[in-house]
Amino acid sequence: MPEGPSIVLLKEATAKFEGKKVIAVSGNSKIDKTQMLNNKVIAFRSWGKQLLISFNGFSVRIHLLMFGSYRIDERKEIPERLSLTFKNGELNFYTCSVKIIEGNIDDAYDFTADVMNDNWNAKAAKKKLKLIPNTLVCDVLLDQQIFSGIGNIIKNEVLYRVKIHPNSEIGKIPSLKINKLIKEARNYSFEFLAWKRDFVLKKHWLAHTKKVCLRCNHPIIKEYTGVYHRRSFICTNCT
DNA sequence: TATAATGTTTGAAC
DNA sequence: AGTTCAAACATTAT
Repeated sequence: MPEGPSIVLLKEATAKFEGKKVIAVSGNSKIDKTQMLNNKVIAFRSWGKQLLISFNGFSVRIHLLMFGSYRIDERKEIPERLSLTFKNGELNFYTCSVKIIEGNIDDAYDFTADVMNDNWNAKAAKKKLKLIPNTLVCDVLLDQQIFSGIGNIIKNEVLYRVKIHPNSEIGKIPSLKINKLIKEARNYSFEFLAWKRDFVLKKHWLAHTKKVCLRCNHPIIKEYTGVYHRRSFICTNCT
């Protein structure tokens, strides 16, 4: 369940552990877990689809990939990949990627590339697009260095809303439409967040998994597009 | 029950 | 040597 907005919700859920000391660590992750023990979490942050747990001098990066999950103050049947116990509860992660990032997190990550971040920089995104005119828009939206946090659902919903075909080359899209695309990438991500928070995300999908266009009633076709071969949902009439 | 899906990394192949 | 590609990982709903 992990596109950027879902990780924002995860970050919010961990807030009660901020500033708290880890009093036990376990899990089948191969990283060195001892360095977390008896250390305080300085902050939980999100960057795109990643949760960053910052300690003094290093951070733990959690990536849920396609199937990862988490539980707070409860456990699943399957073994924990990483489990952190605090005085006021526990934080458990399953089937995820766990890595240690040494040093200051601000040196390792550009938070202006995260569509969910307060410091999101639309102009910087546009600059990056100028450098890759031959790339398809469907691939560009999934590029985490440009639109960190956007996944396949957001990609499809954004393209449908701004009426751009996923196979359009970036360099062939008019500048004003590119602006609209970049704006909607962030705007829709926040709508996604609000709907996800209220457990009503799916019913607001206009294109993703849909078979008929709500705008013009023509069929929506499914096509695997771009270098990632991810499914796209395209209205055959009004794009 | 077999399949496909909100994702990324790795290393082989070209 | 740089790019491209498929495989690997792993869970769950349909």
